[in-house]
Amino acid sequence: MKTLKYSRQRESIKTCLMNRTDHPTADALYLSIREEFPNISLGTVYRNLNLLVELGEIISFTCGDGSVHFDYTTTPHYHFVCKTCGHIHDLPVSMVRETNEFLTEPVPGRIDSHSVFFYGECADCVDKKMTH
Amino acid sequence: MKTLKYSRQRESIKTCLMNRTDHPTADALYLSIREEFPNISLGTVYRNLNLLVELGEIISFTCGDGSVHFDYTTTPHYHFVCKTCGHIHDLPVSMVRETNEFLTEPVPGRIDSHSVFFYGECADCVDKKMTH
DNA sequence: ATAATAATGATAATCGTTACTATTATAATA
DNA sequence: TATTATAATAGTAACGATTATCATTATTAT
Repeated sequence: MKTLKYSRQRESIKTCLMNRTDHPTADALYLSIREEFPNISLGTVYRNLNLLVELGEIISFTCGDGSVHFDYTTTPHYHFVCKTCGHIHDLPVSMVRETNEFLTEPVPGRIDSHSVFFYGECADCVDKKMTH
Repeated sequence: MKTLKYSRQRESIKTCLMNRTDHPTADALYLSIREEFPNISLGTVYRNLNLLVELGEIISFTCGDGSVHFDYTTTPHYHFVCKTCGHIHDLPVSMVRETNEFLTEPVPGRIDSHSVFFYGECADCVDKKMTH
C-alpha cells in the first residue's frame, strides 16, 4: 500500500486554504501559493487538492456556474453567493441542523446529504450601492 | 436586431428535453437526437441549449459533480440525485414554497433565489438491493 | 550513508465547451 | 413564384480547466 509523505507544498496549500474565507478555485489558490513557492506547478495544486478531498480534510463544491471551489470547513453548512462581488459566504451551521429533518422528509428515497446555495447580493455590496 | 428563425434541430432539442425526466447533459441529449438527426452537430446542440436558457425556455444547473444538466421545467423546484443510478428526480414545488421564507431569513444580504440538492439513493435502487 | 519511494515541476494529453466558416435552410419581398 | 437577405447548420479548429506522464527531487526508513 501507499504511505503518505510530507511535502512543504501540500502543507502550504492546506494553510493557505485555511486562512482564506472566500472558498477559492484551484487556480485562485495557485496564484496565492506562488507568492511563497514561485515555481510550484498548477498540477501539484490540483493533485493535492484532490488528495485532500479524498482524505476528507477539505471539501469541494460547484456553486451553479460550474466552477469548482474548495472549502477547509468540512462540517455541514450552507453557502451564500454574492452575484456582485462573487464572494462565497459561509452560513451558520444552526441553519442546517434546523432544516435537516424538515427538508429531507418528503423525498422519494433515502437521503444521505443535501446542499443549499443562496444567490443574491451580500450586505457589503448593498451598502456600497446606497452610498453612491 | 436579430430575429429568430425556425429550425427543425432546435425544435427536436426542445421536444426531446420535454419528454425526458432525467435532466440530461448536452452530450446525453446529443446522443438521443442523433437517432432522429443522424448528422446533427454537437455544436448545434450546445448553441441551441444556451439560446433556450437565454430565452428562459429551459434552465441549466450543476449538481455538485460539475457536469451541467438541462431542465425543461422552469418553475422553482428542487432536485434529488441518486448516487446509484445517477437519475436526477424533480421534487414537488410545494417544498420550495414552504421552505422559502424560512430559509432565506438568516442570510446576511438580499436573497434573489436559492437552490437545494438532495443526495442519496432513490426508492427504485433501494428496492433492487432488498430483493437480492 | 544508502536505498526505496512518494512528490514534484514541466509538459503533453484529455475533456467539455465555444468560436469560426463555408454552406444550407428559412422567411420576407418583389 | 423567383429573388434576396440572413439565421442556422455541419464540420472543424480553438479554448480553458483538469488530468496523466515522466524524469528529477525530496522525504523517510534502514
